Amino acid sequence: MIYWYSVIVQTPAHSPLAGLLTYQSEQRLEVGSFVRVPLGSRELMGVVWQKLDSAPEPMFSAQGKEVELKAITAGLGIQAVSTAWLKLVSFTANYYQRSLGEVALAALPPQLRTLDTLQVERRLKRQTERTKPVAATLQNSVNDEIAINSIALQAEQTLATAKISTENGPFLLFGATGSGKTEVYLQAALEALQTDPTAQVLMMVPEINLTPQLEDRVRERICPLYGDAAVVSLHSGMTNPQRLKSWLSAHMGTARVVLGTRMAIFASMPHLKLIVVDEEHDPSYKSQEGARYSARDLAVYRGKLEHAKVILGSATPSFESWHHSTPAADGDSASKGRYVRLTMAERIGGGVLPKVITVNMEHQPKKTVISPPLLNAIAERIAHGEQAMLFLNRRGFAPVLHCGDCGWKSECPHCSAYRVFHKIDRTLRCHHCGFTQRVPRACPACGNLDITTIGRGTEQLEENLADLLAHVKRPDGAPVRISRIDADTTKLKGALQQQLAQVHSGEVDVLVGTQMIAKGHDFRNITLVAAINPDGALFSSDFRAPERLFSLLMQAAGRAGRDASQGAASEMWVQTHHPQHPLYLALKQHDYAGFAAQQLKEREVAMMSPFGYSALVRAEARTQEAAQAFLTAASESAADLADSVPGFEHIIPLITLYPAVPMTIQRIANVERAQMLVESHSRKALQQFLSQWQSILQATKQKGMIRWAVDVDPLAI
DNA sequence: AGCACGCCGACT
DNA sequence: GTCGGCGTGCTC
Repeated sequence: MIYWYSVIVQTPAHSPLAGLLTYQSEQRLEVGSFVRVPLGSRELMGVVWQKLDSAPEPMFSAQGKEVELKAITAGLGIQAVSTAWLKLVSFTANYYQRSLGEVALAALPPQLRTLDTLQVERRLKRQTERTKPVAATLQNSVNDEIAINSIALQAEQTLATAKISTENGPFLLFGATGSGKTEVYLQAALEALQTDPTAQVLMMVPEINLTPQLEDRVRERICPLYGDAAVVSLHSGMTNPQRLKSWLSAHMGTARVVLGTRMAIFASMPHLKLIVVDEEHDPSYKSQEGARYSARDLAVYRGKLEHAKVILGSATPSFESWHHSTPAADGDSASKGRYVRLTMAERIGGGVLPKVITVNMEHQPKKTVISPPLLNAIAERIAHGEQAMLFLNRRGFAPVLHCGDCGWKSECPHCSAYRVFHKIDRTLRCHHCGFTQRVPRACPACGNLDITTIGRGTEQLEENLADLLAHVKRPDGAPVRISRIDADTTKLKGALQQQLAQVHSGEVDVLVGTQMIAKGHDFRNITLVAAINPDGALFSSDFRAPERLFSLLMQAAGRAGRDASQGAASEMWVQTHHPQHPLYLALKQHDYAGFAAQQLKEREVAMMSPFGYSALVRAEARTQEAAQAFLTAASESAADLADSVPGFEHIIPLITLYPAVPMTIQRIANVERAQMLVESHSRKALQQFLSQWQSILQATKQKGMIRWAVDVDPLAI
């Protein structure tokens, strides 16, 4: 007896092979099982997608020769993925306009692709042996359960926990920094695990940097009850063998809690009962390469698919989530009220959010870096033995080097951007393509010896600060210690953790850094946070820039006064040329809701997310003309869809195609970039349009084109 | 994307 | 005479 199967294999992004290939087999195979199949001269891993009822129609190659179906080589001895997993993957492929094979194989641990049957078996055996003793400890720990779980909750936490327990969600946990969101996640996780002896929980954080501290907290609570093997991590910072191990353990159900970054949304978890998306507003949840999926949006989809509860948590939710969790009133759009909003406004132990102080830089002398009042405030904190944190969203010493005589600027020869001056190793570095050169002694254009810097970065801020605070002493009489944390100081593995430890132990008095330090880290003794020059985002062309700035400043403010005893005295300073800007006025009141309402109103008028839907087509080519010509050609042929595709005469009028434009950074590493915006009021129409249009884009060959990609629900336009 | 096949230049 | 440069084309 011969059976036919369509198998998901990793096929090239834009090749005519769509990601599903047909094979024959003498064995009956389960849908979702892992197999090895021949493709050309090599052998690939694949996942069985579907059993065909009968012999497939004969296929013909480009030359008209009949394609002979090959046989599946072997099955891998791993249990099959669930149909829900397959559905998640195929939804992702469809929604984000990528091939099924690409999405499915990117979602699996890379090492699985290279192992043969024997190696897989060996690994599985090792893993099951290691998990056996856990069952024994489980019995002993049941008694501890009550003790461990009876941590005193605040009233708001109790309320949130109860709602999560009794309602279906999805939930938006709107909790101020320090209000104890993590504890609510843990309570929900514990309840899920206790209700169902096989239940699994997925918890996601935006960045790898944040996994260690979450892992510590989760392990502390889960492992005494369910054993050490019950908690695993899944992120790109792990080695391939580690990733395979965690993945297998989630896949086999041994891991009860999986922690990870956005890629963890694709973890195979046969008994998934709860998904937590911490800091759900964070842009890191949107993938920026390959299939540009939003792990947060997929979490909501996956929750619905597998009847798992979903908790999105944030102190400053994305405006999309905020809108969806706004209770619906009569006559409102259907998109309201889809999520259950749970509010936790109070900080643990009655701490209050820091006072926000704006410094009007218009009233300061030109070129002031740190205004005198802020400087005094910092000095005062240090004298009291407290810590301060300054953030500036620019690394390096100065963003541009400039010749006053001839006007030369430190442009990158390969990108349309300036190279940044790094004083530490006296280099000019391009932050886009990495091109690095030693700083010239004289202007390379005119030979003038007097070249100067424009603007400042964290390196310079650190230097300025050291000068300005030279006279200040710590309570023990020692000079002030300053530490800088940014991508340059944390390149080495473990460097960030080490630097953070120095802050925690009080070795450091002032911390200078980029946004890196604003996220998630729990500092006890920081009582002053300052944003040195945040105005840039106020007048950005990106419609989401205000949302991001507000969220960043709120998050940064949240770093201060985590210790309740100091909360009342802690401050958030903002240096600005526009102290009356609505964003800062809202920030002063800690008025997220007011700011969100105002911004959502603007977006509604402009039909932007969440009131309208969009996609971007990005093209990369040798020349800007070629990139734009590709997009223009694709755009022109899109109109033909109305005639050639049945039903599209109703779809096309719902779609707005904008002209092709150069991207903000037009050239990176000598590649010219252009993009085109596609908008629609209807998500469904946009989806239908994009999937039909995809084939036109593929057929649109233009010389000089390097690649193109569609970004559905782009974060920045 | 891989990986083969294939057709021209500098070496043991 | 071979090794190897990367152009073109195919993979159920």
